[in-house]
Amino acid sequence: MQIFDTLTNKKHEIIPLAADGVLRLYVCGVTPYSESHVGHAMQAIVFDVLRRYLDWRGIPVKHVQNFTDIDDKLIDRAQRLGIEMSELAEQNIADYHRQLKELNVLPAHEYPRVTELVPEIVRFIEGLIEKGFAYASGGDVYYRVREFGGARYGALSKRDIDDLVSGARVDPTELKDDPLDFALWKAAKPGEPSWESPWGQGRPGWHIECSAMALKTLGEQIDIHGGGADLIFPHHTNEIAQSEAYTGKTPFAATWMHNAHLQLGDEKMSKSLGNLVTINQALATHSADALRLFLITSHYRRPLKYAPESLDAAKAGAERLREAAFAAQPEQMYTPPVDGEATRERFIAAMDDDLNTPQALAALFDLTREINRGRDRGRDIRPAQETLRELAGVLGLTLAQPQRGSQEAAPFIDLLVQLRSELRAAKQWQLADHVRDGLTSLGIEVKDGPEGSAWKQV
RNA sequence: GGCGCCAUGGCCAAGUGGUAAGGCAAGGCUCUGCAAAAGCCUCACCGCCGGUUCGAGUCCGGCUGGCGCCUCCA
Repeated sequence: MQIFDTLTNKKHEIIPLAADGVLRLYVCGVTPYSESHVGHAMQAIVFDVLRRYLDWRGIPVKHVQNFTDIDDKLIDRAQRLGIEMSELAEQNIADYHRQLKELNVLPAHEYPRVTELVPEIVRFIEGLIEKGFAYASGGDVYYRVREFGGARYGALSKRDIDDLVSGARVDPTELKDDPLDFALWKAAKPGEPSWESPWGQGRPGWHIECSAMALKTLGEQIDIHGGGADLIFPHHTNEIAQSEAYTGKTPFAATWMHNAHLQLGDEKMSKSLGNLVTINQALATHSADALRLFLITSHYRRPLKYAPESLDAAKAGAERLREAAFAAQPEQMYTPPVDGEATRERFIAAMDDDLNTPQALAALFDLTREINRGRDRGRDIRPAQETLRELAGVLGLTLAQPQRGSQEAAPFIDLLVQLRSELRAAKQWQLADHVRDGLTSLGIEVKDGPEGSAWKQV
């Protein structure tokens, strides 16, 4: 399988570096200061699909995703709410887990948090100071970017280090030797949560956590480091500088994989801009399958616009897949059976090429048509259905019937449908249609077939 | 201002040298008591202008429009 690498701007073959053959995947997660939005879901789903696919192809994956639970916004918001920072983080992390589960996203193997790794972070910073890549200054500690090398520093984001200087924020209160330098450790301000360190009370800077977490959970070098495209600079740029300076090993990550952003209207969906749709809001009107399908009908490196019409289209598409995957086998079977082997090959070829989910889906929809056609012609469609369900599962689609109504209603609906069948048998068309219209208005769709009437919720 | 990305049918969206995947929507037909579902059929001169090539959405140059990053951000 090949994945596009941001650092080299090329597609790389993905081969686990470690001798045990386990692929190390580190993904930058969320800062849990508020509810997560569909953009976060998109990111989680992209890496979920990657992981499911690699597993399916026989490459075991160890997946680590962090929570940044020490952060300015977290501190501010907790203070405004009058609760502890840890409590606020805890709530949002619990929500995040719950929502991703609803979206059928497999949990990462580990979810390290900054608050749990402060000693490791301190040790990491000490190591950088010893090697001359960092310096303490007035209770803060900064990373010396020029020590690492300008060309190397700008490689990931394709930036000239001197252009960065002019754009760098100049804060007169900061104690940097060079405007490019960034904070590894920040001295505590009054009223803020803080931890002990050789430089006094304080807290870790933003970037250092991921270097320390990756080192602790996955080792000195990892296979794929992922996250949203907005993290390329400065977050991932700084991670490379820290990790490679500390371990002396290059590369820190064999492949840098970044997903493009979800847009709402004409702008990036983001917490700071305030233009967002939360995962809960999306799940209130659409199933996990519909949402996932919508998000993977576009390639992960292309920006995608969130629009209700697009979600509705995905909903209809998911329904189409589901109908075909579970359509009843016709009674009479003629040879040859419909199988999905050609589809499987197309699916693999598409996914191997930088996770081309749109093409993989196209293959599944073509198989859907073959299944429907086969069913109409009395062929054995079961092998193809099995393949369809298997491949959909690799994309994390459950093809499950949405369960929105109460299960208790089912016997009553059965009764009404049965009654209607009797009316039809008696050619009482008006009454039969009246029952059907009534059910339709309640969200129950009735379908008449040769073997009687079936119903489903829509 | 610097760096980068994108512009494909009514909507969404693949395709990066040999004459356009897929989904949704729409229209016609088949099936059906009528529907629904399903099937079959129909629906693209690939933003504009030059260039390279036997041949270009696909490569090169220019133009126009849009987006992202450069500051917290998935």
